[in-house]
Amino acid sequence: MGFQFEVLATDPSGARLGRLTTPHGVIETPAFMPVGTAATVKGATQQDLEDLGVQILLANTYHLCLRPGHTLIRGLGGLHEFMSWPRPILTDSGGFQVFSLSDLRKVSDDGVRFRSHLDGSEHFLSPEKAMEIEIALGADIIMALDECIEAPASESITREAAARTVDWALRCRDYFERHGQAERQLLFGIVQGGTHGSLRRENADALVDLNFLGYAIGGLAVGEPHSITCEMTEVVSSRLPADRPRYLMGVGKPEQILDYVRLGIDMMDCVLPTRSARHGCLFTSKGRVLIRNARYASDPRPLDEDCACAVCRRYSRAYLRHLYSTGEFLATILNTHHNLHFYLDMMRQIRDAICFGNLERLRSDLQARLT
RNA sequence: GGACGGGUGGGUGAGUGGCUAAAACCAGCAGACUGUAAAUCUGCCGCUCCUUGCGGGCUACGGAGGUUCGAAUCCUCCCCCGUCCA
Repeated sequence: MGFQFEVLATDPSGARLGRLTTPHGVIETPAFMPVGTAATVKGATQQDLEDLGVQILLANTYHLCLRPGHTLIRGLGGLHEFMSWPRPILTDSGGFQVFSLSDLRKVSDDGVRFRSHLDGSEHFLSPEKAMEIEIALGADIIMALDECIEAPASESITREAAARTVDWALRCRDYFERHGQAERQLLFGIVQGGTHGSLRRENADALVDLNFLGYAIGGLAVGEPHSITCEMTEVVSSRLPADRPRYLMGVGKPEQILDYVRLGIDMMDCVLPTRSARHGCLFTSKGRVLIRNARYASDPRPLDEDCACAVCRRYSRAYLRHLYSTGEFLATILNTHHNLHFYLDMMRQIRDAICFGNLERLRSDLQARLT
C-alpha cells in the first residue's frame, strides 16, 4: 500500500487540508511543487530544496527523454537516484510542450510528433510512449499525456483537443495497468476543455469515469483572465471525487494561489518563483520587488523584513541589487532561494489557516499585502 | 620639422551630400514573466514645449570659417590623438 490520500479538514470555502502518502514520503496539501524540468530546479541544490521544506518536485518527460534519455536514467536507478532527490517527484507528460512548442510539433490522434528544440531531430510521443518514459523515470506521480491548447480557442478546436485528451487518458491508463506498478506510481488524468464551461464539465465527467486515483486540471492560466481560470477551475473541481487529490497545473501568482485553494485544489506547480528569481523579480510579504530598480542601490534593509529565509536574514537589498546588475551567479541562487521560501511559507500559512479555521482572515490579509 | 591614419551621442563603434537625433552592441532606466526552447523578452534612452502626434522648437558628429537648396559626410585653417620618418 504505497499510496494514500486523506482529507484532514475542510474550510467552508471548499479549501481542503490533506495528506498524500507516497513511497518517497508524505505530501501535506495544499502543496506547492517547484518545477525542475530537466531534473534540476534551476539555481537550487537538492540540499537547499530539502532545507527549504520542498515536499515534491516536478520533472518533465519530454525534456528528460531527449536528454539524457529515460533509459539512461532507468539504468542509473531511476530519477530519484539519478538526481539524488529522496522525496516525492511528479513527472509531467509532455502535454504542456504540445502547447509551448507548438511551432515544433504536429498532433494526430495517434500522438505528437516533435522536432526537438535542441537539435531538430524528430521524436514521437504517444500516450503509450509517455507512459513508457514515465515508468522508466519512476516518479511517484505520473501524468497522462494530454493536449494542452492556447486560450482562447474556438469551441470546435477545444472539443477536439478535449476528446483526444480523454482518448489518450484511456490509453495511458491501459498501458499503465499492463506495464506499470500501481504500488510504486500513481497515475493522474488531466482534464482539458479550454475556457468553455460545458466542455470542462463534459471532460471532467469523462475523466472521472476512467477512475483515476488523482486528477489534474490542465490548459488553464495560458493567457485567459484570472476570473476565467477560477471559473473553469470551479466547474471542474466541483465534479471531481472528494477523496482524490486535485492538481491545478501550472499556477500561479502569489496573489492567486489562495483563490485556487479555496476552490478545492490540493496541488499546484509553477515556474514563476524560480524564473522570476532569475529575472530579478522577488516576491515579498508586501508585494513584488524588482531588485534591479535604482531605488534599491543603497538600501541597507533586508529584502523582506518579515521573511525568515537565509537570504533575508543575511543580505541587504543593495547587495542583492549589486549581484543582479553585475550578472553574478549568486544572484540567481539567492533570489531563487528567497522566492521558493516565499511560496513554501505561504503554503504553510494556508495549511495552518485551514487547520485552525481562520482561512478568511489569512485571505484578507494576503489580499491587502500582495495586491 | 615631415608623412600617413584618426577625432561621431555615457562607452565601443557604423555611417562618406538629403530617407540621420544619427545603425548595432554595451551601460543606464522601466516593465513583463503562470504544467520552463526563458541567467529571457519588451519599451525608453540629447534638451525642451504642447492639443502626446510617425507633432513643434532648440542643440549635436574636435574647433572656426566656407561650398551647397541641403553637410557628421566636400573645401580651408586651427587644436588634439596614434603610427612611422628625421
